[in-house]
Amino acid sequence: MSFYVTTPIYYVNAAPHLGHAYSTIAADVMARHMRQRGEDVFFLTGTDEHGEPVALAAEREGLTPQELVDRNAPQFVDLMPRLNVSNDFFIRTTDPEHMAKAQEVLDRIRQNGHVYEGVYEGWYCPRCADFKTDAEAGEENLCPIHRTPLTREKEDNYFFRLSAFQDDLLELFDTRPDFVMPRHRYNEARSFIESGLQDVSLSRSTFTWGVPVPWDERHVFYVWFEALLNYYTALAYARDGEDLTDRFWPATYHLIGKDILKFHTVFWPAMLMAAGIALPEHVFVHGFLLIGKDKMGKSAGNAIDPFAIIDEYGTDALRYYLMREVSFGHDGSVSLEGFRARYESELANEFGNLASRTIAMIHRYRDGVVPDADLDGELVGEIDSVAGDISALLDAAELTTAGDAIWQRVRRLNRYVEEQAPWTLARDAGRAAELDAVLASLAEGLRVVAVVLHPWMPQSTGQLLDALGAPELELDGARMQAGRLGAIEKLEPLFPKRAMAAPATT
RNA sequence: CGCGGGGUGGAGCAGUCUGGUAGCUCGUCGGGCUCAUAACCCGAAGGUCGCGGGUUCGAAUCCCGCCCCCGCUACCA
Repeated sequence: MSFYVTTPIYYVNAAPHLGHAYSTIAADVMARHMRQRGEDVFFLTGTDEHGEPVALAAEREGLTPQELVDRNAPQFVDLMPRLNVSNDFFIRTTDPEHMAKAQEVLDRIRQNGHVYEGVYEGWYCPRCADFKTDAEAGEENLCPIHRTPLTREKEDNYFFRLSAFQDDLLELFDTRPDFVMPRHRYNEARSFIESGLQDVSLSRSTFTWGVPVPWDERHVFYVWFEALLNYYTALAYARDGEDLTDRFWPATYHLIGKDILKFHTVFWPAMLMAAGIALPEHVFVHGFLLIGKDKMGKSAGNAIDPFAIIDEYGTDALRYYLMREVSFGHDGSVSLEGFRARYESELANEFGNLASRTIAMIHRYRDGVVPDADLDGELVGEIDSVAGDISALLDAAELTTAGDAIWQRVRRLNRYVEEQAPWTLARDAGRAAELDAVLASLAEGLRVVAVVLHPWMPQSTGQLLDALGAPELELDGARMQAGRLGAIEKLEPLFPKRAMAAPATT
C-alpha cells in the first residue's frame, strides 16, 4: 500500500521555529513508522514562497523577491536534517515545475467553468495589510485593532466559484466522517461550510510576485490556491524522469495546524473537485504549542529555541518531547522546565537506564552474550502486543496515544527487572537457567521497544539496536524471539544527565 | 449574536463519540532493592469530574439551562 504524508509548506518570511519543527516531526514519525511496516511511503515538506508579504519584505530589504526567497528557503531546507527528518522531497513553490503544473491545474478549473471575472471590494487597513469585514469595520469604518480609518479597496480579480461546491462538500463530510480529523475539527469545518460559502478570489492584480495566470498576464494566482497545489504537483517532478502521481496520489494524510483549517478542509477539496482530481484521504489538524499559557508569538517564540535544545540534548530528545508532551490534535503547553523533567525521568531514568542496566547485567553475569533461553511467556505477551497496538493508533494519527502505549512497555520492563531480581538469581548457581531466561527476555524486550520507538527517536534507538547486534527495523521483527540476540556491545548512556542549568528566563 | 473547543485530586493531562467501581505522569509522604545514568520498584494521602436540573437500575460520559476561559466568524500567510 502507498502512504503519502505531507506537512504544510512553510512561509519563507519568518525563520523556522518550534511550530515548524512540531508539524514536521509528527509527519516524520508517521512516515518512518509506515516504512517499518513495508508500506510504499512518500513524505513531502517544503516552502511557500509567493505572495504579497514576500514581495513587500524584499522591497524593504532592497532585494528582488526571488533573491529574498533564495536567501530564506535554505533555512527550512537545512531544518530537515537537523531534525533528522526523512522527507523524500522538499518542494519550493518557486520551482518552475510546480509553477507550470499549478497553472495547468488552475486552467483546467477555469475550463471546467468554475472561474469568472469580477471585482473584489472591501475595507482595507494599510497598517494590518489586511482586509476587514463589514462587521469588523463597524459603522465608522475603523480598523478594530488600530482604530484608524480604513480605505475602500477595489481590485479586479478572477473568482473561484466556491459557493457552487457547498452541497458537494457537505456530502463529502457526510460520506467520509474521517476526512477531517480529529472530530472537533471536523465539526468546525463543517459548521463553516453550513454557514454558507462565498466565492473567493483566485487571482491578484495589484502585485506581480506569484504564478502568472496563463489566460491573463496581468494577474498572478492568489497564493493560497497555487500553494495548496504543491501536494499534488510535487509528485510529478520529485523524481527525475518519473511521475509519482499515480503511485502516491491521493495523499493519505495532510498534517496541518489549526490556523489553516479552512484552506485545507474547504477550499482545497473544492478545488480538487473543480479540477476533477481525487481528494486526499485525511486532513489531520493538530493544535498549537503554547509557551506556558501564551500563544507562541514573536516574543514568546524565542522562549524555546529548538536549535538550542538540539545542541544541548540532541535531536531525539526534542522529537520525543514534542510528540509526548502535547496530546496530538489539541493545543498544549511546552516549556524548558517540562522538557528537562521528561528528559530526566523518561529518557534518562526510564528508557536510557533500562538499556544501561540490561546491557550491564548481561555483561556482568553472562560475559556480554545474551543467553539462548526460553523467554518469559507472560512478558512476551505484554511486549508482543505493542506493534499491533501502535499500528492501529498510528493509522488514526494517534501519535500521543501510541507513545503512551510504547512507554507502558518501557515501564513494564523496568518492573520486570525488579520482579525477577536477576542479582538474586545470580548468587545461586542452581538458578542459572532462570537467570538465563530473565536476561534473554529483558534483552529481547528492550530490542522490541527500540524497534517500535525508532520513528520517534531514530538516532538513539539505532545506536541501541546496533549495540544489540540487531539493527533491523521492520515492524514484523518487533516481537520477542528466543535466540534472536547473541553477543552485545557495551553502551554509553543514551541520554546522559546534564547539569541543571539555571532555567532560561524570558 | 452564531459556531467550535476547554473547565477532572497540588501541577499537567487522558477518559466523554460506543453510560457501569475515576485513570496516567509529575510532585508529596512511607517502604523495598542494589543490576543500572543516586537510576529502579512497591504502597499511601489527595478529586462533590465548572454550577443547576433531567433521562436511567446506574452519568465525568446522554439531554436542557447557566457561569468562566480560549478560538473561529473568510481573501497577510
